[in-house]
Amino acid sequence: MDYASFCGELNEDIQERKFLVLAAKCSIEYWGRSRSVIGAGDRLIIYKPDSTLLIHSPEGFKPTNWMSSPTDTIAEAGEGFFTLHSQRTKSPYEEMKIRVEHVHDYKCYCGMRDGGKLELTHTERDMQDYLAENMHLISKDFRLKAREYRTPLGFIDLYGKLNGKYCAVELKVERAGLPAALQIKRYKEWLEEHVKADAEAILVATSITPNAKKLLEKNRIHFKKFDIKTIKRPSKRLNTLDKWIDG
Amino acid sequence: MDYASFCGELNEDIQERKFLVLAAKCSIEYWGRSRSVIGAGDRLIIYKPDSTLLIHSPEGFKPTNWMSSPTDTIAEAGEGFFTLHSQRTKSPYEEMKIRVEHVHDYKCYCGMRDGGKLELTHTERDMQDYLAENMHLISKDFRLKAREYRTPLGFIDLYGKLNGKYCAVELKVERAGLPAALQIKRYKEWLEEHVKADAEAILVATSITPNAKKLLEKNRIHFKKFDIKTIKRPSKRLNTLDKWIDG
DNA sequence: CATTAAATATCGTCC
DNA sequence: GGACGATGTTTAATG
Repeated sequence: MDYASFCGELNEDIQERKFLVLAAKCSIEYWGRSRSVIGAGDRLIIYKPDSTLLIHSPEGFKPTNWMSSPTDTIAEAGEGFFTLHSQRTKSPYEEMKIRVEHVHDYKCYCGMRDGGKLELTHTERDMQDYLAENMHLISKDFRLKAREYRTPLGFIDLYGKLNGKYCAVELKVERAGLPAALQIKRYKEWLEEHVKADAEAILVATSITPNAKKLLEKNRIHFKKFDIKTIKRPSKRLNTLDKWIDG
Repeated sequence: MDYASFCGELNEDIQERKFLVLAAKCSIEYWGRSRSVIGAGDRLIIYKPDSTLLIHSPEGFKPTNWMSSPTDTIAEAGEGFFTLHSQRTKSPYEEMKIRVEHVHDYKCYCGMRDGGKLELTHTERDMQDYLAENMHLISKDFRLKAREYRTPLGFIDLYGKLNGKYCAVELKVERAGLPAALQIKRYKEWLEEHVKADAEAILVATSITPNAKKLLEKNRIHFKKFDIKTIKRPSKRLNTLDKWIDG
């Protein structure tokens, strides 16, 4: 098969910033931050109007390969095949070649517009907003002095006084592991060095791994279980679409 | 428009594990590890044979919303619209409702098979493999004793002796930041506590951020610039597809 | 622009 | 199955 005219059509559609979907048997080679190769297989090649390129196999969440916008992408006809050659036009430099052996189907969508804006809640920020107003849920005696208090080691999520001592509170929206435990430990040590006195520290999370718990106990850091997902109305309002979801 | 028969077709295609692509104007609501809502917009809805569900807007690498396999996904007709309702059948429980107001196009691919296996190189593992055999590139006097040496704080990538002292080597395939610097610092401190003597430590990375460099200097930790991407043949062989890429 | 932290992160691997 | 680290992470916020 001669792909010359097909490549011409493809390149026009790319130029016109259309949304392209190509179901094809292809092989892919990638150079850039790392390198990869994958042999022939049936995949969905998606090219977005912003020049993002995604290749999805029939399984899994992650694309087998991809190129992030901005890219220069062109189709080049070969004999019995054609290649899609994509290069990133910003740092870091990356490059991909897709060898298409057979086109199962080609679709091109013009004028697709997404005016929607994703509203996301029950995130760490929401947890911070909520607890800043409801610290009694963590400790009755805690008095908030600052949020995202800056230290040379990073930002202390919630900072204040507890039982006359300075206190750092670290929040995790999910299960706290060793990294979180080490972070709050560093904050406690920094506070103690900074104010030349004992300090308090609290790690707040949905749950905690055994290793992290051990480290907390060894360093006399409190752990408080808290799950923002159990709170009906986080501080940020979600513009729910209940009006149309089933009723 | 009446979507009853369309939903019937959709549900059949879903049942038959086909690869579905739906270009549509839709709104989406998600509950699960977090919550999100997005109003109407033109998006590409992709349903994979393994029940993965992806919704891509015309911009960006990341799907606006998604559901990871395994899911139960069904179409339900409404009046002038239909919904795609997807629920994750494994922990963590998640749920999504897509309200489709208008179908620009529907495509369904049957029998797509991807037998290819992605071969990835020039990754941190390759860097470790290569340097384990070529540590003279980092330091002539280093003598390797173990790889991925386990400590309570994590794994030391390369562990050995340097100038009569124990030495930890931390590898980063990209630019090293504060987290990497803190990690190697912890390893050095752990080694010194463990062997009750001075220890050495080396951070090996493509480059380093100023803050990280300061921390290293303050703690007498060496930094060595090394980029695995400049090495032609990493220890793992890449089955390049040069045979078909341009020549 | 560089840096830093969060993510509905995902994915493999090892215990 | 839980825990832990790496990722071609991407993305957003911030100095």
